[in-house]
Amino acid sequence: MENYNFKVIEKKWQDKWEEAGAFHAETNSKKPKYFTMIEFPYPSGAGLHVGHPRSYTALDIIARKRRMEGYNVLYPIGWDAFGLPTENFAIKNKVHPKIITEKNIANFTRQLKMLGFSFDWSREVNTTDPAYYKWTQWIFMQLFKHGLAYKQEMPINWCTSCKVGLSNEEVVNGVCERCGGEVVQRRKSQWMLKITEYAQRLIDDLDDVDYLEKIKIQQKNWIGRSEGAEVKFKLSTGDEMVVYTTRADTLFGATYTVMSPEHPLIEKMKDAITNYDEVEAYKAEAAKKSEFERTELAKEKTGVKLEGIYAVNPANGEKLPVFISDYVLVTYGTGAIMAVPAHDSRDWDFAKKFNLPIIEVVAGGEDVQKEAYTDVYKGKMVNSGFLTGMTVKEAIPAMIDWLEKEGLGKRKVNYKLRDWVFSRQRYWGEPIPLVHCDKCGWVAIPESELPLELPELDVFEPGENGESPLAKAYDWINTTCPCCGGPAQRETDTMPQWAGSSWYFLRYTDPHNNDVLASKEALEYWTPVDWYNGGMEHTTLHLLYSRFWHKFLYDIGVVPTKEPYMKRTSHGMILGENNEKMSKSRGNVVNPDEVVDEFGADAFRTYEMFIGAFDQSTPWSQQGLKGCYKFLERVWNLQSIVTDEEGYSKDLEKAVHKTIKKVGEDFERMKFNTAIAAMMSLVNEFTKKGSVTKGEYMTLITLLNPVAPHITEELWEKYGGEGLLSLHPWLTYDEAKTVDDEIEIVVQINGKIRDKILVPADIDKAGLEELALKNDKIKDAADGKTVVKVIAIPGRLVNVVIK
RNA sequence: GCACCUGUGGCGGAAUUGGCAGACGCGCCGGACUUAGGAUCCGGUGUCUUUGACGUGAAGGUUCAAGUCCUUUCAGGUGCACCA
Repeated sequence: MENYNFKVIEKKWQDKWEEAGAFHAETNSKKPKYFTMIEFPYPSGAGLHVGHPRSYTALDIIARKRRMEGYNVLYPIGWDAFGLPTENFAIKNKVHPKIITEKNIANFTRQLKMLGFSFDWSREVNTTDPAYYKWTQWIFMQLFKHGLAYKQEMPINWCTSCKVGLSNEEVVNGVCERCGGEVVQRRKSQWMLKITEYAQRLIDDLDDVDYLEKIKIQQKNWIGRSEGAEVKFKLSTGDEMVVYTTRADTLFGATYTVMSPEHPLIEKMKDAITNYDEVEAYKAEAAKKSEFERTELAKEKTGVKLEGIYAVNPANGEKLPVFISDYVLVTYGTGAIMAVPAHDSRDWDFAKKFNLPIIEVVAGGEDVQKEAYTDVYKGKMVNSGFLTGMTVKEAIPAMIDWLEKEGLGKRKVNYKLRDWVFSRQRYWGEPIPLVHCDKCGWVAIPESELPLELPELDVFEPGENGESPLAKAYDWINTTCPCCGGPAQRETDTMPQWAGSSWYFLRYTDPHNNDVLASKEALEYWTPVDWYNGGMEHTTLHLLYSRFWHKFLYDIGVVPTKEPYMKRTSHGMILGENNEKMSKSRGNVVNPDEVVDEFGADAFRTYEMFIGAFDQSTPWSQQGLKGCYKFLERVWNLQSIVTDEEGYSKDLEKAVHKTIKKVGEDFERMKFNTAIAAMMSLVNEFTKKGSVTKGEYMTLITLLNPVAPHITEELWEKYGGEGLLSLHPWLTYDEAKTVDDEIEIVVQINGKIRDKILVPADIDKAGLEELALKNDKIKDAADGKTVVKVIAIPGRLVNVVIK
């Protein structure tokens, strides 16, 4: 028997799989379909991170098992290749991002192929390919035509020294990541997508999908539905200020009101405000602050009182001061609040700082002068007119009813979710397929002109005034209006990286179609995705955006299902050996190339699955990796004790059936670590016995195949297995042979273990009790005491309670 | 601050409905083989004051029985940032 030579074996089987087209998915095959998918990677210059294969191996195991179970499996791969790092590299090195992207993709492809994933490479997609982004643009165009895309002034991060707009990611500690210059907020007209119109459906339809509970919770928290009321406050100027509140019950406790600095009423009331200079200064200060500073300074509340103005509490007619403060956000609710310091901790902080009265209207807490009492479950209303004596739960609807009756307010549902800022002033993204005509406004280009390709440029830097690099492509910009034929200019902003990843799963079903984004037939057959795995960091934005686009496509009849993904799971991070996040600066990065070179792909895959609980983050261990390599070597070396017998031997039969059951079930539950542990145990049993039948060995190899596909194909071939093991049927087990005839039962006295007895597996409660009471140790212990109770749990234990 | 997650040997981690805590692997200790061992094989390995007792971050509670359920609390991680 030659030594385990993974280098030869792995190359050999990767070639064979490719030759045989073993992992090609066939649209409309007679077999049942199974569509499983991992988040397609961003092909960074750093190459594959050891975190990528954790997710890819896990679903590769599922894909391979499904194939063996007779499914027609689609397990695709592609590239989410637009994005900032590539563009910044391009700017710095004066190379076209396309060239960098090609190079990075080639490297990623090599690395993924070396790991033996069963991807259908014939369906590879690339978001930067015009044949792909033609359809990203097409979807945007439909959104535009259905009124879901609009332009609005939005603040952007502006580096005062580079004179460019920055993404949040590029703003580090309030300064520009590249030059360290000051970052301020600047307003710019941006394309927005109305995701808020889908807020309720994005919550409701979570009931129909199988996501990890924590992912559903995160989606719901992000959308942030709240039920409350809008209440009208009359101002001394005669104007009306509408506030939003979820605690209408506390209206009698309002002691002041606050508007956000950007609130439009402020300018309207300019003449009535006696300290307008001070107000202007505060507004300017707030506008100058970057988002970072505004939130960082949150500890200390700031604000300015609008002198010469007051608001009237609609509940009791009291005159309340009006403030502006940046703790009130113009983007949420109505941009104005009523402040109830006794029962809201932010209002409380503000009231203390500005010496405002704190009036208790919900009793049940400690002294409200010392701390706000925010509990809504226990308290009773006090000092609140007709609400006094009610619970908070009763008082909220009672107050809203009263407000509605009096015409002073109304019920209102609010969402934290904001519309999606869809413009980027960048080169490396999909061009937005619209033109602006002085006569016709914003007009979509004809569909026949798609894809609208990126113009060739030599310089990829954003412009001095924050405009997109595309603004420099004069020939490209100037065009004619598709509507009136007059002169028009193209939109120079590009789409965000999220765009291409919001619908890529659809393209996998029919990646080469040039007439539609995917044929009806392919979509009907393949969608929805049956199982989607990815990182926890994408469970809000990416997942929400793609669900939104999918629902829109469903509404316009392009896709047949309401939801894109039936099942969504997430994997934990792999940390460095020092238990910290892997990063170049920490010097704890593990390079997959080196691991595979030294131990092979199979050992790498096995270790990544054995490393710990799949959904938990866990540190890398070179020793642990070695242990998995040794396990594969032991499997290989078992060859020296394999006999010619086909079936299972008497003494190992049970162990084999149990292992088949456990491994299959554990794979489905993503308990890969315990599945591998079970296979290790089986190998230990083989070794202990000193011989193993060919039947037993082939079973082990089949179970191990989804995890370590190369070594197992090789052994399968050596022992005369038919065809490719990867396409061989998965194993069945005999339930009867997974249970023992005789089991060990624990005998306890007062909950402490005193003995263990061997009993027939099917013994009943009475039989167990009898056996336990006959037990010598129990008799000794019970001597002179009374047996109070005997608890017998068949299959588990007997507990004798004595006194 | 809010939300979610996690605390179990020297380490990574096991442990259906509450029912033998520590599976499996690493490391360590001992032995065999060996010119050699960072190879391989065999045995051992939670702690202690070892006829037994104690042990799952801490403190209470429920129960015949708690890693698992309840209450309080401490520590770490992740996400979001004043959401009225």
